[in-house]
Amino acid sequence: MDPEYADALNQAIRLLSLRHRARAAQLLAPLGLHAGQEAVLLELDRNGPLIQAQLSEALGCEPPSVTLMTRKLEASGHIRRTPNPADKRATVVALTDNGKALASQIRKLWVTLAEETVRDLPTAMLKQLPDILHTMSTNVDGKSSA
Amino acid sequence: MDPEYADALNQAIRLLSLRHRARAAQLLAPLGLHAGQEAVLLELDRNGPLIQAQLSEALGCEPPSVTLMTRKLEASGHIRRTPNPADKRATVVALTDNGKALASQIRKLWVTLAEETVRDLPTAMLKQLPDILHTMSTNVDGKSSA
DNA sequence: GCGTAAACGTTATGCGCATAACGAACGCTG
DNA sequence: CAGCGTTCGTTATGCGCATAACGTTTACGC
Repeated sequence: MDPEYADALNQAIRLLSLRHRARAAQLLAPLGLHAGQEAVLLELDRNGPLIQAQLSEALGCEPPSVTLMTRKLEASGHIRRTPNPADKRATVVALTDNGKALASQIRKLWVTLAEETVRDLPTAMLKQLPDILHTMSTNVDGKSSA
Repeated sequence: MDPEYADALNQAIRLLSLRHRARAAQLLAPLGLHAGQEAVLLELDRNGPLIQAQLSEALGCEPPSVTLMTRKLEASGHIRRTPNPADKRATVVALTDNGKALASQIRKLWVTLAEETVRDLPTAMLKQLPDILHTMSTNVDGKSSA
């Protein structure tokens, strides 16, 4: 592969990551959230209560990160962490009413963010885009191939 | 816009960010680098010496981040930070010979990373992909519109 | 049924990012 | 030339991520 192409591609992905995250942070700040926390709330809103190991898998980040993030979201009153009587190792994470309300707020912001992101892209591209991004994600996901 | 589409899109971008960065970190670890540092070395290799403000602009991250990263890369012997006699506020950052060698190592790794990333994507898509990612980046870049 | 391996979660530490507040050097205007 | 806003960089602090090492609980093999 052409090294210049590779450089351009990797750099473009890096920049998109930084900017998309930064813009998300701007939108989430008024809700008192930091970038990354919204993913927890949205996942719980989609799937219902989960134990932290499942959250870790769904979010694509490691268990220690989940521990800290859930602690903070619990302190903010957005989620609830309860021990699982059936498995004393696990802790079940669930949205509070507060958290559910926040999740729908986030959904609105995310429509705004997505519209901003794909502005001026051809409609044909919009249809393929999520699949393409997903393919790239799984391509670089070390867990399956390693 | 469809909320489900927005959700899928934003989530796909977030996951790609995490995984692409994680994979980059795996590849850079043998060189003793952390993800993000490679961007500094590559930028200096492309453009020659820069002052930190220019680096900050090119990397898309804030001046305090640049201060810390350059300090660490200097401690590792990969770059040199010298005061600018013409402007006593500025500090000029340049690659050492060590850093130049490392930059070409990174280039090879980035070809690998890019090839992994776009595996199984149609050739027609490969041609458009960098432009699309760049468009999305500038779309969510707050500096121009805000 | 017991010992060992696996899974769940936590603590500790470190890096890349951010924002806020600050001092020092520059440049421009009165 | 004096004053003031701007630019450059730094320090302090905090969050989201990571890995490494650990204790606890569960599950599995013998």
